[in-house]
Amino acid sequence: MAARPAPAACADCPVRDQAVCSALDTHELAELSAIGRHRRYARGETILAAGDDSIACATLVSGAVKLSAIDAEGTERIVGLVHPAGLLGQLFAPQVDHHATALADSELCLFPRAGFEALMVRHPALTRAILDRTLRELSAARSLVDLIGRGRAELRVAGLLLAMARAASPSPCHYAGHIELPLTRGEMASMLGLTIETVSRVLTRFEKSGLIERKGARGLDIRDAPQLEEMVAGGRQGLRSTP
Amino acid sequence: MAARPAPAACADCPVRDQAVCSALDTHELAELSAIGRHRRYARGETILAAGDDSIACATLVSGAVKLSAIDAEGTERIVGLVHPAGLLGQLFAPQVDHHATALADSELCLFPRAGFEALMVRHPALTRAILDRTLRELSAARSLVDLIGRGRAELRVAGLLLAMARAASPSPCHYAGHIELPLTRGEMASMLGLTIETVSRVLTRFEKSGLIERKGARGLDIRDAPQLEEMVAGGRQGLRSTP
DNA sequence: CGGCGCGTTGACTGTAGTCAAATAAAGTGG
DNA sequence: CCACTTTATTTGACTACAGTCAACGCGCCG
Repeated sequence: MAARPAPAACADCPVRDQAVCSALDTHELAELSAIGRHRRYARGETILAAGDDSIACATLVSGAVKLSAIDAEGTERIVGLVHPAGLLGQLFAPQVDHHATALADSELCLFPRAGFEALMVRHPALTRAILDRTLRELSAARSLVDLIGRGRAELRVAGLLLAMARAASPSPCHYAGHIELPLTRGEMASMLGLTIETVSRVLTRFEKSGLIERKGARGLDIRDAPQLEEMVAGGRQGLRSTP
Repeated sequence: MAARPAPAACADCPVRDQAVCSALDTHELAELSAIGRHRRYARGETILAAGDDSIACATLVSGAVKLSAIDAEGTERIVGLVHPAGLLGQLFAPQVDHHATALADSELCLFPRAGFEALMVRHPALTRAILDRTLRELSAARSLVDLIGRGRAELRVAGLLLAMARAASPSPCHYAGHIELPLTRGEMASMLGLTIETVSRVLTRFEKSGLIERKGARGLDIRDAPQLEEMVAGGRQGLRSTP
């Protein structure tokens, strides 16, 4: 349907069909591509620090990113994850209010503030695509609220494992049988509002019950997804219902 | 600057300068006003049920709304609040994934799906305003993740009280001295991942320390905001730091 | 080889959840 | 308007889950 070929940089982009770019025609894509620049980040590298304002937003091409807040004591709290095709950054806010850090070696497509807003004005489809993506991030953030607010530690860990397995699978309704967690135990703990020790203990308990099988420190096989699902769906066991 | 007066329905709208409508010129506003319809909801009334799809989105004019998920056992988990000028609904999703319920008697400005999307296409400023608002909701949702993930019950309750005091105040950087909580104890508990009893106990403890003063079941005065702030800023006391 | 970061395990403690009952507030109907 | 029911909130006593402190194992890199 497109008369013109896509820009070279985008032609073989792995998230071409899912990221915000997918909503653009080749002409628009060329303009976007002209101001966007690719960059690779190693695990642990900071992508955006809270207070930064040079980047309007960025698409994650590959890898994984955590969004975190640092409190007065210097403790990190993870408030969200970004998977490939996801969008980072605060478009209009004077400054980003969360840090973005690479969890694995990652590739980003950065859009500097300069020029980007003008592009959005010129191409409503871009704005609309960003809105679409942002609404999905919002929904994901609320799911995380739901997950963390639950009573027992098991529920939270199970929910996180399933979310990771879903993200690692090509189709969003199936789970990957094997996952390599991009998160350390400490990061999982920070995300779920638990301690490292509790996360570790829950995982050993899961392994003993045959729900999962650990493969090294970070890898694991999901052995009994239905059981894990039931746990999560079961709701706030350990936090009495109040109907 | 506007040559034409604003539509009658919008002329005396209390959130005219803060809601998505504020970004529109009078002509655009007239079109939006033409498809929007006002409706009042009594406390406890359902505004949007998960699965509903007739409403594209809605602006909260007055009152307060909770967004919640209901799990398999029928237990409610509150995943977010909407304050006046805030936006509800899932624009593009095939269906809303959370329930929206009035916490207090509320007035909404509803935009049916029919016609709304066409309006967005015709008026990019509308899309842009919605994006702006959605990004703020996203940021708020992540702050909630941050709050809930914290260790001690005191921190969470203090954070919620301050958030409510901020929302009740005209300027977002100051706290209202007095607030009428739109949430029952059970709703606060569901939001913070605690039990009713714990919330109640924390509040009595706060009152005994002179941090707050309860006025009836729902009303309270903030007596020592700095102390509460310090508590919240202090971070995850009770959940050891891992730097 | 030795230090270092990360993960696991154990023993102990404390906070928040559970069960239960009393009290206060808010509706309802006569 | 008041008596009565219903619902929300508070308080207490007890328990258990998860946090704390501490030690140990493993893999990695200098």
